[in-house]
Amino acid sequence: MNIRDLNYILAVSETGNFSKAADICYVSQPTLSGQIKKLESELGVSIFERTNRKVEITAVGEEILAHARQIISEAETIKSLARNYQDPLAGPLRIGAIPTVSPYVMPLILEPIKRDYPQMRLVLTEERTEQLISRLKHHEIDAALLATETFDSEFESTPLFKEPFWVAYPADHRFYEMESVNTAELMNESLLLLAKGHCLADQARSICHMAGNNPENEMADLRASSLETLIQLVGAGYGVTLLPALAMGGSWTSGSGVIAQPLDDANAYRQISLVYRKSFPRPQALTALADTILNRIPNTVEPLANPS
Amino acid sequence: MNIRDLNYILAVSETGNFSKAADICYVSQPTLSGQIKKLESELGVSIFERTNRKVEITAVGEEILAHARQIISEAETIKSLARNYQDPLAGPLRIGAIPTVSPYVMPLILEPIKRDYPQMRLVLTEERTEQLISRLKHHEIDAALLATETFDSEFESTPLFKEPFWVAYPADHRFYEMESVNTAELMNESLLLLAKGHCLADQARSICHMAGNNPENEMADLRASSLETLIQLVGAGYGVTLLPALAMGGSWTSGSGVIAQPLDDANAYRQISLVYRKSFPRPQALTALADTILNRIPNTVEPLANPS
DNA sequence: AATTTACTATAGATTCTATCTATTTAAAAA
DNA sequence: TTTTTAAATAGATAGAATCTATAGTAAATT
Repeated sequence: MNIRDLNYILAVSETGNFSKAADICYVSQPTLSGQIKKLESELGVSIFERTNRKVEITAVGEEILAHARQIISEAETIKSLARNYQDPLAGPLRIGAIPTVSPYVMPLILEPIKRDYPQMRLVLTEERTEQLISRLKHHEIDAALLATETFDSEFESTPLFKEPFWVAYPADHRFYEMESVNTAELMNESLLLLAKGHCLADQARSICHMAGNNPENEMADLRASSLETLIQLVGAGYGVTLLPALAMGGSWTSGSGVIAQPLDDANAYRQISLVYRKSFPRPQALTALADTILNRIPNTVEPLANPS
Repeated sequence: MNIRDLNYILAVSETGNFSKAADICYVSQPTLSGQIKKLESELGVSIFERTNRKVEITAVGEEILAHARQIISEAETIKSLARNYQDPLAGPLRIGAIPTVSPYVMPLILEPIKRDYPQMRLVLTEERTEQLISRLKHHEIDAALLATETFDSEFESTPLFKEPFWVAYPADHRFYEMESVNTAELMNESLLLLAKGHCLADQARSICHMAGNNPENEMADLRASSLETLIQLVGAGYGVTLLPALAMGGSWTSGSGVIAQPLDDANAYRQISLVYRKSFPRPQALTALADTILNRIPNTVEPLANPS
């Protein structure tokens, strides 16, 4: 059986005439006759009673046709459904981002994406690196904004930008008097970190250790679950912390009693990449996303590619 | 698009593996890969995300598959539906018969048909010749038992038997004394006829006229609408009538005060045929019907063919 | 690090099959 | 009878689906 053949019998039933049906189907009359005959012998029943003067559908033919109509309509549905998805930018694009990136990057791009790619529908999730990678593997998201290298060969990643770390301290801190703060200065400071599982915590710690430092108080009990909390803790005098550059745009930056300045160390940065399955079938959508991010990030970070 | 291709993607989605899917579909793996690729490019979307290690269905793929399942199931329905009809004897066979044949032939064959062809389903109607022919033309019935020749080239007919006419008269009628009654004797008798439209009425009249007779009282006001009524009228002394041989089996034959005997005239018969459209696609079913009739008719009628 | 395993994709040959044009057949209309 | 109308048939051709053989690729195993 064959959807085309079903269309043939539908045309015949509508015209009551093989020749006209053939015209409608854009085939010759012998072709249509032959195919219907073939279908009939395949099914073992006659669908039409033919006379030279007219064609009448049989009882089985009528029943077959009822189902044929269903099939034809379902097939049309599939086609139109595919047409809607045909634009590789169209359809849902499920993006995950880590919590120290998401609140600073997403606000930058949501508007421009909506304007430039109205057919694209972003579905956002915010989770830590580990979960995001697992979700990527299980096809629960299509791409992730991560600050870590991924060595999984199933994935590919597009580096987006280098994001320098800034040091944040209370207004009454000794750093306030200093023109620049380098990693060595972090020695003996109480370094406040995010909760376990946040890659930012590991990165901040490793930056401190870079210069051979071993900050006095990694205050395990005070580990925050968000940057916002972290800043509150800094303002309350519990210690200093390292913040990613993009977090500088937050509302806390003025009048919170917390001061921030770039760390004076060329290596004190993290790299943000867009990670996705090699096999993801709509790379164009990801390119559009990456381009938008690259076009919108402020000059406090260093882009790693030119938007195409 | 193609139902076969839809089966391919269904198999892949179920096995998560092109090679296994190919086995299930009894084709080689490259064939299946190629056809799915073709389908994808035809639809303009990818249905699967392929990796060397596993195959995952895409979002569109999932939607397409939902409709594909419908299509596949409808196609199966068509096939099984056709299988049920495949036996040319199976399925409804719609038979019409004229009122002067139906009540005498149908009781003879219903049981044997049910026994010998259990898959056959007879649908009976009883109407006059004209209506039956119209119904035949309009595909409302498939065949008709008629007592008239049909010259419509759309139809074909199988002669079944010659049915002699008997003459019926009251027990106190002069015919009762006679050894035989011929058509000439009908002269000057009151001949009772069926209502207009019944071919039997015309036939009875034409038999009387054959011998140059012109019966005195064709009692227009008393024309009966059934043979049963006609017999009542004869019994009540309103006249005589001609009855077809098969009607002799009726319950009236004993103790109703009506006597019947064969008309002594070799030409006083009517011919009963099975009439059907030349294009009717299940002639076997009609042959089965005709055979059963020929096997069951009593020897008061003369069969016109040997049952095959 | 090298080999094996388990997949899918690609290439080229072959077999089917749908299609075409031209013609035949058959019945109805003129 | 001839003409018209419509389906069936025949034979050729182009296009698709299929096959086998092989390449390519990543993961698992040695």
